[in-house]
Amino acid sequence: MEFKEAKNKFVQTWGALGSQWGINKTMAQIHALLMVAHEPLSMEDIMEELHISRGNASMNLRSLMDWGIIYKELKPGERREFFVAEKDLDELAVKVAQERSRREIKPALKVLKEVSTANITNTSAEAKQFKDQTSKLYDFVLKADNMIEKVTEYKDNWLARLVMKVMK
Amino acid sequence: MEFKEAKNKFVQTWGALGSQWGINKTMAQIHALLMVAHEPLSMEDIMEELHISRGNASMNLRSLMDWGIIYKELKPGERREFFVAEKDLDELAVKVAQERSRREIKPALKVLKEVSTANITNTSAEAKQFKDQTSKLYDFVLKADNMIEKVTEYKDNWLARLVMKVMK
DNA sequence: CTAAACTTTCAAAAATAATTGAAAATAAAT
DNA sequence: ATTTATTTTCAATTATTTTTGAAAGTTTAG
Repeated sequence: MEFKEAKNKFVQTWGALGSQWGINKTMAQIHALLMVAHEPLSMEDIMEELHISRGNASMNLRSLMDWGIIYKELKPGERREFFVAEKDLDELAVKVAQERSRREIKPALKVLKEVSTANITNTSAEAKQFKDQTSKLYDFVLKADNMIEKVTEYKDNWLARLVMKVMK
Repeated sequence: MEFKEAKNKFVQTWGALGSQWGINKTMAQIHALLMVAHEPLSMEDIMEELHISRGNASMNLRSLMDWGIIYKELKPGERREFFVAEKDLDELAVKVAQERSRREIKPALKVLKEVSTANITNTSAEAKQFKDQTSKLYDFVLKADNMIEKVTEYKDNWLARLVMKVMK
């Protein structure tokens, strides 16, 4: 397999994976490209390599920066902006976990708390089961979210440490 | 908040969450509905409660069964089929983790192995960095996937156990 | 200050994914 | 064997998401 072919396969696969996890394909592809790049890429570079429009590149680069998993890099004497990806995988996983917690899990927890503690007058078995199950769900998700917080505090090498603990 | 309102809020929220994680909205909503139902629901019940078509209900019920997180239940003397959700949250999480591993992580690992070990003639710094980073990614994802396998073997109360380990 | 280089925005278009509904299939009852 | 109840399939439609591209916005240089 030639380099270009391998790189393309990697970028495509990463993009498809992203889609399945609710991340738009182009965003995941740009991320893939930057992860394996050995030097900062300009927007122009990215547009060219992925055959995408300027607007698309701009918007997805911003999203990736909002996730905190790519950075702008300014080259002295250069007018345009360059981008690099966080290449440390522990750090990447921590960032993704923290963002998903903040954007999705925390708001879901809020709703779960609301509905599970709502003062429901209805005394049917159905209403009882609802309260019971949503309470359990709240506890479960809260526990999982706390674990994410705890685990991602380590920053360095958290996965390896966790594997150790689990294996022993 | 009244029961119907609370239930609706829960179902809607679960559906939106599903979307963000790459699961179609209706599928997540059906799952939510069955999770808090105190008795098995027929397809008719589900169609009515969610205002969806028969075809949509049928297809998404099948998907949920393929994931192994809802079951068919036959009532004696009843012609039509009823459905119940796995209500044990540990079991639910294990099933979801195992399916995602099987469907998405394992195939991704295969590609990562391929591209990271490809016999690339190109000796540029770029090609070198590509091999290096994809190898690291392969190791990382493999480790994470192994952890999922290990953790989900417990079946019972795996999250609580993991939390214990992490906290201590 | 003005032009040139570059980036962002956003309405419209295109692509993708989800949903419908009716016909076909299946299974049970008479 | 035929009718009736129920589920599945899938082509067509509808809804949602993504992408484009040109105009507006910014920033640096001269």
